[in-house]
Amino acid sequence: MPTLADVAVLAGVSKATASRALGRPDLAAPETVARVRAAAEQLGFVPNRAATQLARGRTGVVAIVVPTLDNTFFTPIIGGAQARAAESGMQLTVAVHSLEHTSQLAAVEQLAHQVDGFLLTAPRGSDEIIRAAAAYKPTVLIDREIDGMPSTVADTATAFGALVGWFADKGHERIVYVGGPAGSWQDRQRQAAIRAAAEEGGVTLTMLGPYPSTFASGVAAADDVVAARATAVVPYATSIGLGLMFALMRRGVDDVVVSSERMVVDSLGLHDVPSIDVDGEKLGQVAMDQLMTLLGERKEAPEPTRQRLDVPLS
Amino acid sequence: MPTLADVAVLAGVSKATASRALGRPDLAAPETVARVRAAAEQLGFVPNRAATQLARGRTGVVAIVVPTLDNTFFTPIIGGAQARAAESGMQLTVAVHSLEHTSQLAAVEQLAHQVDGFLLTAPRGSDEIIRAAAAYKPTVLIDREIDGMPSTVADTATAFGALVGWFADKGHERIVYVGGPAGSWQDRQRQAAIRAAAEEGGVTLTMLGPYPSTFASGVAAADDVVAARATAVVPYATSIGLGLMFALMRRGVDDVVVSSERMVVDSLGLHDVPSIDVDGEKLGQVAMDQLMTLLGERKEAPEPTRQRLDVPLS
DNA sequence: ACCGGTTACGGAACCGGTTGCATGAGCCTG
DNA sequence: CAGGCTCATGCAACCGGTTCCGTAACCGGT
Repeated sequence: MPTLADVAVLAGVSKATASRALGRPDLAAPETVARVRAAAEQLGFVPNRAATQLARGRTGVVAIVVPTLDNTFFTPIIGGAQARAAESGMQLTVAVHSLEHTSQLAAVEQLAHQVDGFLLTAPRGSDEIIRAAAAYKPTVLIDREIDGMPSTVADTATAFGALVGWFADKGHERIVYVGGPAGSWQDRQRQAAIRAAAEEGGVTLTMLGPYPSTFASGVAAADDVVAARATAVVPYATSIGLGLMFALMRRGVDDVVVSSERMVVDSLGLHDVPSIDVDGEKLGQVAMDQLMTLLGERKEAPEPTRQRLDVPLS
Repeated sequence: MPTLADVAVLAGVSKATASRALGRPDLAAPETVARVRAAAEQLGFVPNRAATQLARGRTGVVAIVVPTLDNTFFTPIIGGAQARAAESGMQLTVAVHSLEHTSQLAAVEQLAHQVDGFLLTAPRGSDEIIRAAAAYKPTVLIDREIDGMPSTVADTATAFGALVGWFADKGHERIVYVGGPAGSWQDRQRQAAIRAAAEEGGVTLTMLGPYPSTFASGVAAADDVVAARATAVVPYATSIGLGLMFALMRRGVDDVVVSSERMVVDSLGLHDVPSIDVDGEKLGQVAMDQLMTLLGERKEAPEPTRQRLDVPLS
């Protein structure tokens, strides 16, 4: 494993110069930079991460905290964040915490000393816990907003409202919303948007739930959907909708429209079924970009920015 | 941020002694150990990871390389591995690579200098590429076996064979296997096991595919399943099976049994539908254990061990 | 020709732990 | 009671970069 010292010797300069030539080329003579680079190339030099971290006082690692990996909502987010992190030469570590509050804080505390910042997805949990966790290092919230904290959210509430409006326009009179997990921030936003849209559209709204975001939840909700004599359903998550469609079909009900995702709608060849598509990857990317800005500038009081991503309805 | 030096001063000992008291208590006097620990506790001392890494020449990080995060097969594996890594005070970084060979090797190369070892899930790719990647650092293969390399696999092939046997016993005469992605190692194993079981059970077997592991694949395969006049189907993945069940139900076919997972079977309240359940979490745990052994012992020629996890049929 | 100002570079301290080696105290054995 | 041994501990080097500071060369201007 060649070290910087080796490179320096080969290039005929000191460690200091070699370091500058590689890391801050503007501080060295162009000719020297070229020579050092050539030497590094020739030796296959790769800077030792630990040494760099130690010297600079930064770890070059950011963590993304997610409640679970089993939910396909989070995985694209991780993917997007990972891609952006890699572009900046940063590593991303994934920390999974159960949904218990204490565990979430514990996860953050344990990692706090080993990372430069956090991407925090905290669908539930109280604001206080999240603030406490974020006090350790620069943190960007994902898919949730809290006063004074930078965040990146998919504006699904608006999309859900539009969805209800769409159904109303199509003449549906009884609509059901199958709600998400208890305490979910997004669920609260969506409920509010849906209620408003239902009122405006003059449709009868039935709220079900709370339900966890699983296929089984959809199956379980089928009875209530039928009982409500609804003709259109807006499920909190794709998995719920899938289970619901499945259960309805199984009992021969075929006149209820369940909104879903583009991909599902297409692969099933459904007609007149609206879909909502959250671009999870982009969510992760944007959040990571925010964090990078935070880390790069290191303002004492970084302006908390709120990013809202449009969620297309189709 | 308190450092080891601070702890040492407070405990009235030297840095060296403090380090030993904390890291290798057997080398210090019990009374000293107690005093140092108390001091560390009081100061809230957390060792600087970078410094430790630099001094020891190890990074304390292992990477798990997966092709994608969108597939729910991989995520529990990551969870299991992460849990085990954390227990040993190691960090886990997740690297996503597309399925192209070059990209896989590139991902490993880039990370090689920053981690102590690899957990490699390489469902496709050639043996050579994988060997080349594994040459960089100790590596444990997941869900695939290659001569001379340590690996942890779920023995689904055996389970799939048993499944076909089960169907044969139940009197099914025409069975369809909906195959997985092209080039998949597991798919090859399963095909072989299924063929053998079909022959032994005297049933007619139709092999479909290759198909990617998606809901849409299942929907797409429905026509061929019907055409084969099969009464039982064994899909490569749960998602494929779900899509297939959906499509079949939609066209009113209700006399075809599609094997699935326990959870799906239960939530749908199906009867006489067999299921296969891979414990992904355990897969990740066992693989990580193997890697830890490899890293801990550092034998020059570590015995390549092959772990096969039983996959229950129910 | 002299001077203030820039530019390029080397020396050395430093980040925060770990560990080989030396020292000295205390104990056992003969 | 001396010699040898073990045990606990401190000193200092070291891991591999980064960066402050000092110096020497070189610039143009007066």
